[in-house]
Amino acid sequence: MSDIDKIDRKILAVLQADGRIANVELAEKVGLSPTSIGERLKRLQRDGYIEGYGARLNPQMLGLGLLVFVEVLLDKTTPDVFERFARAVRLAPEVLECHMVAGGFDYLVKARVADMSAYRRFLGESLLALPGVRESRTYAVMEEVKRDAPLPVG
Amino acid sequence: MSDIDKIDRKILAVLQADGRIANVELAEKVGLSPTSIGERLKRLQRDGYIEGYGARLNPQMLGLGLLVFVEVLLDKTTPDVFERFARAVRLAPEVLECHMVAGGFDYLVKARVADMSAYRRFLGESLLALPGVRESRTYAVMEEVKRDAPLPVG
DNA sequence: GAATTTTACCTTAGATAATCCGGAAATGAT
DNA sequence: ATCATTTCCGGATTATCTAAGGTAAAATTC
Repeated sequence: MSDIDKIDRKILAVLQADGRIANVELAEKVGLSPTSIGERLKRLQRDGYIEGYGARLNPQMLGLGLLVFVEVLLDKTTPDVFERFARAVRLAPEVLECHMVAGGFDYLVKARVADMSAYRRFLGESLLALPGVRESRTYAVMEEVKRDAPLPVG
Repeated sequence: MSDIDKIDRKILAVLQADGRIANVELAEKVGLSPTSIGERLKRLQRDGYIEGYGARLNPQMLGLGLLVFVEVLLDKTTPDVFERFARAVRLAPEVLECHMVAGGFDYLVKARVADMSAYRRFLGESLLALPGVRESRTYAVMEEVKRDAPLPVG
């Protein structure tokens, strides 16, 4: 599975916490020269361990104060519904995540909007407007207990 | 609410897509000098729009091939259950997100584990072992249609 | 088991980028 | 219109990245 050693894991852990850290500083933290770090970084990126880097923004500050999860059931008699639903969801900017799940429903959608009225609009005009959507259950988040934790690499 | 202008939004959009971009390159993209970009960045960070930077890792490559969502119901007769549950969840490395929701259940947990047997262990030893957990429903993800989309800043 | 290749690492030096400072231009308020 | 504030830029300094060359250890081959 993984041919990465302890140093690689340390690098990944540090980079998850601070993706913009300078190479020299990262080198100090893991006890290697900046050059070696650079080579390891390039390898980790080439082999697909690191997919990219991103800024973590504060949703509240950007007027996206409401986080919602929506369970969606599709009408499986219509053909193409899954593909069409997936395509539409990828285009909707409010949708941060969408997963096809095994269990009582078909898709679990995670979306961020400004407030409840914005959500009503999104639900009616984006989600339920799609053909083949048979049922939906909305769960509004009251408190985010844990948000976007780093992957355990240790 | 937001006193950030179009240039700030552009900066945030670019940084979400590539958090490790060089300042000079970012400056070219938004049509400003690197010095000004630096000042804006510092302000965006100080005011809390940018909470940090992180590397995006590939869960599969790290042996975390299974993504699950768990709906958890708590026994509200026991005191402190919410606080204790929240504390435990924050400490569990498998749990990437946990939200208290309004609706048919109390908490929605998002977790990544190696496989089903690892999940069984996590569910039994970490989640259900907590006092006050009355019921849980697990939904295993079969396909990740949309993953970690950037926040709409436009 | 010895020779060879490969790999990982370090140091150095030259290129590149970030930061600090002073001043100019734009913006806004009185 | 004037003053104050903010935003921006250019140049100098400092820090960082990157590429080249060299060494040692490990893996591979014979």
